Amino acid sequence: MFGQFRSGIERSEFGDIRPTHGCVFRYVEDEGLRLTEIAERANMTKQSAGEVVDDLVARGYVKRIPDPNDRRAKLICLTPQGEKAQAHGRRLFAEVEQSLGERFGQERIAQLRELLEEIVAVEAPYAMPHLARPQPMNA
Amino acid sequence: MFGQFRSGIERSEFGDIRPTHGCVFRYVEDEGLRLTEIAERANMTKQSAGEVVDDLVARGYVKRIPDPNDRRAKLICLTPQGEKAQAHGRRLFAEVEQSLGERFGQERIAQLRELLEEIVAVEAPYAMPHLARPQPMNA
DNA sequence: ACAATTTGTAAGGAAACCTTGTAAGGCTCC
DNA sequence: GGAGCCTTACAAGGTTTCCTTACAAATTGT
Repeated sequence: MFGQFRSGIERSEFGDIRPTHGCVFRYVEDEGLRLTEIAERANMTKQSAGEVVDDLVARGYVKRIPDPNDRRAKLICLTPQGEKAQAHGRRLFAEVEQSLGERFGQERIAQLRELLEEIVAVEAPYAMPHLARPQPMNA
Repeated sequence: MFGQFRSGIERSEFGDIRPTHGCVFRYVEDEGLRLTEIAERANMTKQSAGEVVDDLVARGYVKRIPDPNDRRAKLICLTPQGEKAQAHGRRLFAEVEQSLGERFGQERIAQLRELLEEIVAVEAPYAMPHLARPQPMNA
C-alpha cells in the first residue's frame, strides 16, 4: 500500500528518482526556491541539500537560475521534465491516500491527515510552506 | 515534544544509546530474541542487526547466550543495565504520548494510536510481536 | 546419509548525511 | 561610503548506517 508510491515511481519514466530527492520535489514550486529554504524546510544542512540538487540537475529535473532579487542566491526551479515528475509523484501520493481511505475508512484517514498536519504545524513549523518568501529590503 | 524522547535519552545515564539501537530495545524481552527475529521485525538484514547488537554488547547493554534449543543460534538478552535503559525509554515514550494527548486531545491521540497500529498490522505484520516463537520440532 | 535450509559472521562498499573551511555578494550603521 | 558582520553557495573529507556477496556450522527433511 505504501509500496505503491515507491514502485509507482520506479516503474515510471522517472525511475531514477530516489527517496532522497523528495526533499526537493516536496517543496519546490513554479517560482523556484532557494537552496537555503529547501535545507531549512527539509531540516538538513545546506550542503546536503546542495548535493541532492546537484544530482537532480545532472539528471535534468531541476535547474538553478540566478535570483533577480539577490545576486548571491540562485533559485532552484523544476525543468519541464521535473514538473512532470512532481505531478506524477503527487498523483501517486493521492492514490495512496485514497487506498488507505478505502481500506481503513475515509473519515478516519481524513482525521489522521488533519491531526498529523496539526502536529507538524506545532512540532516542525519550518517544514510548512511559507506562501510569501521574505523579500530583501531593497526590492 | 518529540525531542523529549531524544533528549531524555541523551541526558540520562544511557546517553550513548542512539536511534539505531532502537531496533533491539524495541523488540527484545526478558527471554531473549534471536538475531534473525530482530532483523525480520526491524525489516533489515541479519548483518545490519548483528552490527547493532555487537555495538550494544560492547557497551554492556545486551549479551548473547547460546540458544538451548538450537546450537547454531544465540539469544540476544538484555543485561541488567540494558533492562534499566529499556525501562527508561519506555517511560519516556509514555511521557511523549501523554504530552501529545494534553496538547492535541487524549481521545484524538488514542484514535491516532489505534489507527496506526491497525495500519502497521496490515502493512508491516512482520514488525508485530509474535507472542510465541516457533519452536524446533525436537524441543 | 545427504541435500537443502537456517543461523550467524566477515569483508567490502554505497547512500545520505554531517562538519569544517572558503569565497563572494549584501546589509547595517556609524 | 567603508568596515564589519551576515547570508548564500560550494568544496573536501569524514561518519553513520545500511547493504551485497560469500562463507562455516548446525539443523531439518527425505
